[in-house]
Amino acid sequence: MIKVRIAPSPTGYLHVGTARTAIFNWLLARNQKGKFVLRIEDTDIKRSSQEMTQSIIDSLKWMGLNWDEGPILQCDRLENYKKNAEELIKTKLCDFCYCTEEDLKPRKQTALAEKKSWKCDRPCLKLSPDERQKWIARPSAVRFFTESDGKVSFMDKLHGELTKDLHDIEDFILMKSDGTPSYNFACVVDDHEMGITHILRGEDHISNTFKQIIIYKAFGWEPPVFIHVPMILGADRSKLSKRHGAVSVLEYRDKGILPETLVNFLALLGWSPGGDREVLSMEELISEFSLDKLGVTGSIFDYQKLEWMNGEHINRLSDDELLKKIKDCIDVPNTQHFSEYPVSEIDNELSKKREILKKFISENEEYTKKVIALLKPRMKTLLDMESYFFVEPTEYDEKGAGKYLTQEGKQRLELLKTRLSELTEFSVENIEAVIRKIAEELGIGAGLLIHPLRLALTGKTVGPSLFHLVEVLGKERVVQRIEKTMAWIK
RNA sequence: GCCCCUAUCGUCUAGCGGUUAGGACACUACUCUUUCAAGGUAAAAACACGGGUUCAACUCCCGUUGGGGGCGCCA
Repeated sequence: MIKVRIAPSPTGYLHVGTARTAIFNWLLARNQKGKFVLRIEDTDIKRSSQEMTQSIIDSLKWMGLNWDEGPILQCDRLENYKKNAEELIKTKLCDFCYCTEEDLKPRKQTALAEKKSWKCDRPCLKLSPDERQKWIARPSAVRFFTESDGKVSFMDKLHGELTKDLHDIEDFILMKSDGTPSYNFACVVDDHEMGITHILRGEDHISNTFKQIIIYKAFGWEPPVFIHVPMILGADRSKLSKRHGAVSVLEYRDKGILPETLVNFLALLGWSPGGDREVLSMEELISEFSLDKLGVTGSIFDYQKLEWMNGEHINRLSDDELLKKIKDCIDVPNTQHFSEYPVSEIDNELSKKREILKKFISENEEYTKKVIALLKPRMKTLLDMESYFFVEPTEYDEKGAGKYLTQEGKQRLELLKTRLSELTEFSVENIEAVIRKIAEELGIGAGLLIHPLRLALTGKTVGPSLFHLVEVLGKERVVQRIEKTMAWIK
């Protein structure tokens, strides 16, 4: 049985790159009926936080990536790494290193100045027993000594056999002097002890993998299968980062992206089921997923396509499901938790809209459902709900008002108001019939009634079908808004 | 600087020796229409370059160039 894992570090919010790696691992596990493990790599004590661990867990849950084991915290396993390191020291392949950062720095710089690749000159190895005694009180790290001859290699499922000269690999740290393991060491110990069979991760880890293979060998352990997937890139083709825009999963949630959209979209970055299919449900992704359909080149994160795909997923939802998703989205704690990001105007606007919707939807669920049915085909995000459905328009589109909200327009609005309020059954058919009838009586095009009416009701010149709009808003709101507009015209 | 990975429309990709190189996003027309979307139809748009291998290369091999990543007691 295969067993995979996602091993995020709680030093920040879940990055879409990490999320995509999680998705691949999860899909592989679910497709193969294997196990998916969540391991939190919190060994960088200074930069890790419990808050971030929680937000990563929230993100994974939101995306629907459930795990079978974990969350396992590496900091709970410190003794274990220590024990393994001690075992390895006996083999003489690694040993205590008493060098401090200040000791190392000048030596490293000299090597670099001579255009040599840096390699520790291992002074601690040459310590006499007396000298060693002197240093022993000093916090020590455990350093692995890489051979200078030979090669390391491993099979990567995507790239084939990858090889590197041992000469090009520097001596690296296994245990840091604060007692925590280094990434490479903890990773190997955990993956081995947890019985991980496939390591699928970003290709920025390829150079780490060589070191990890060395550790596997030192222990005499069998390495798992490696799959290094390409990176997600920003528009300028560099590694996707904050300066490219939103990189946190939670930001997409807060913007009104559906979890199934994000999973679908991310899965398609570097993977394809083959053929023309693009919009896939979680179930379809699981059944279609396979390692040999993974690509090898980096891909740019295209927000426009994500929005399009979100619209597709929204339209596949029933009105009831959509209402629930919108409620979920509104209930989410506000974007303020992104204290590390400057709150942009857009974020502020979204917050405001969220507040309006929150208050309104809970009080008018049936009405909201009608709004949703009308808006669904044009929604790109869950927050794409024009606020005029919920609050009266406070201003009118300048150009449109100049054209339609004239004295003549006022007379027409008056007529519309009277005739619409006379309707006993306020249905699309009746509304359309009345408006067309008035147009006929006045001998004008229906547009000359429709445009001012839309302006009066929404303040805008664009929007969904006017007759449907009138029906959804209901007689009371329609009459009231027409009156308000007539007063505005003076 | 050293090492590693990589190369199909602007973007995501299909292709797995013989194709009019297909789809999607975006863009542009047209259509539908009360407007804006959506939908429909159409247009435009790519195999980085140079050598091989082969009857035949986008497909295989080698270089060049371009792009990305890594070189921490970060993960």
